[in-house]
Amino acid sequence: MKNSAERLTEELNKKGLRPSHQRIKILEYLANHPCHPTAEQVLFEMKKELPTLSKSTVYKTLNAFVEAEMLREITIENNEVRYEYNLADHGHFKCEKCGEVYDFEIDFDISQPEELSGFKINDKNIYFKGVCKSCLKKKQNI
Amino acid sequence: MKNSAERLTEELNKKGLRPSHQRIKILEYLANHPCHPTAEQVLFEMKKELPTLSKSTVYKTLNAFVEAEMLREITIENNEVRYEYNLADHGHFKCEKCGEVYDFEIDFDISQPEELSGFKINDKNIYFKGVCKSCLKKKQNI
DNA sequence: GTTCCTGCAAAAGCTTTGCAGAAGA
DNA sequence: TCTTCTGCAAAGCTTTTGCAGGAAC
Repeated sequence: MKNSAERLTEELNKKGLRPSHQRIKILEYLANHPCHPTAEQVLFEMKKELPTLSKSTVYKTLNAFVEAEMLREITIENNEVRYEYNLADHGHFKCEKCGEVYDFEIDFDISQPEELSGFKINDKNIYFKGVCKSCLKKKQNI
Repeated sequence: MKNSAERLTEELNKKGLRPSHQRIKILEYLANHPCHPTAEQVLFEMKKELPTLSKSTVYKTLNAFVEAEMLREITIENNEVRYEYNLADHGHFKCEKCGEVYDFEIDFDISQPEELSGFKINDKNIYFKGVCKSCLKKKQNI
């Protein structure tokens, strides 16, 4: 088992974060599911295992993980932040019909644009919007 | 004068939007300033010319312009939407120190990634974050 | 005269904060 | 024991909505 509770506890300790039950479970969920949930969706999923989990704990935990660079924050829409455990550079596609977010590989080794010479770049983001294959199929059947 | 009130009135008529005084002024401001203001900043700027302008009119107007594809919505942070008149494909850089948004040219003719084969792509976005030249200079002087 | 737009106030939705009690070191 | 975390409620922000009066056609 790659992302076991023991390994994640170690990861939390290294970052100076106390490995509470809630934190381990939330990190474990994100490490083992290649999805892009919102805070609300994390809360909904985790309530199954942690019925007393609160909204504020989810927000505080996710923010702490982003701060510690254990999770990546994805901003595509202004009314929701999504999170993922995959820290490697990749692009995101959000379907305008079903809302699903898909990963895709893309070359991030873009040479520094002329207009940004002398700028310090910390973070590069690429996202597309459109309609996913599965929603396009559904449309044809209607 | 490129983006005169007359030309913009015509543009609004073409899109089926009534060329009210407020709409013309807001569009004129965005067309003649290569900036990336939030709704709040548009309101602040326009109050100088239109003292009775309301927040809700600004939001409704900007949304109507985006809907009519006269403006582009820029989402970099989840707590603010920015707007620009420049519809051509380009990247954005947001400075984490001063908050300023800069444009840069970048090749958007990326071949469709394998993972997105069969997907319909409507919108491509690239944004970087970091520290701009001017803020880097300031830091050195402290 | 109709239809659409503006502006006020209220509401909505996501996220953050304050604080008392609980858990972890 | 001391520090940090959790969970509840309340507050904070940006954005949206409902509605009456006003502007545009």
